[in-house]
Amino acid sequence: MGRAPCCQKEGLRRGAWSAEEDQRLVEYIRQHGHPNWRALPRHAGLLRCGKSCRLRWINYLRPDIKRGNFTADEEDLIVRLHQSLGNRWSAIAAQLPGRTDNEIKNVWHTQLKKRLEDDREAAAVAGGAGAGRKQKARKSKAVAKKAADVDGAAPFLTASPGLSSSVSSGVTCSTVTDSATAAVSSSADNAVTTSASHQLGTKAEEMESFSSAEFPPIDESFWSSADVMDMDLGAMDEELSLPSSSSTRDDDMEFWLKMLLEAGDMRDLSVL
DNA sequence: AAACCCCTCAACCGCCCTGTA
DNA sequence: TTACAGGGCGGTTGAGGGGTT
Repeated sequence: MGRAPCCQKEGLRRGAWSAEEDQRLVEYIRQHGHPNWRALPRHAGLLRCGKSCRLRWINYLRPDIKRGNFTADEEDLIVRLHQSLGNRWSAIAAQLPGRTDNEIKNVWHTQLKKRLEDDREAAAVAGGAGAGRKQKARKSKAVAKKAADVDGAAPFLTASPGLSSSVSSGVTCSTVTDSATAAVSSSADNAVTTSASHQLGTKAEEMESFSSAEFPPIDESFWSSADVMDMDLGAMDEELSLPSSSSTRDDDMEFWLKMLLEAGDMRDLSVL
């Protein structure tokens, strides 16, 4: 196609977003929505590319984003969906409310993919639990660390005291459930990694209880001045004069997901 | 204590798809 | 029908931070 880049690079900021930029973006979208991403930064007084603004909003600032570690159920779903859909992260994300394609992609590349590879390796080499054990030990520590500072990932969001506390309480990492452990695979190796992930994960119910209504303020002045916290995604879209989230596309997605999962059930899912 | 290694994840890049004039 | 604009998606990168040696 050979399209020109979406934005002039000169004079535009790149890299990490500052709290002030986040706030500007959030406030602008709250007031005007985002009918035109390309024009948005200009109108909002941001020295950013429209794409960059969109990405920041979608992956980070949207009020319905679920932060914190993935539960075992979520990870399991991702693995299954990936088997069916491949690297169609947006399609996978559509089945995980509050999760972004970017986040899922990251989790896949950093954790799940490796786990599956390890499982295959372990299956191929009988009693081959030695290789990669060190790495797993390291990983579980890293994972525990991640669990500990879940609220440290968002400079702007952490600026709000409400968020930190809510996130860490909503995504508590101390819950280890036997039922969840039982849900996992047969290989010992897998059990190791899965129990590690459970230590940071939460039960699905806990995640569900982390509703948008409880979602903490991104910025106190912003959220306190709006009823955004009471909105679900659909309501938010309505408020912003956006198309409903229950679009035809989602319906299609659900249809194909169902088809693929049904097909998947007929296959040998031993890798799980 | 310090150097090195590894992991995580936010952000960018470039291509593709879709809608519109 | 075609060209273009805008949005979306998947791949990739690099900074930062924690763990290991």
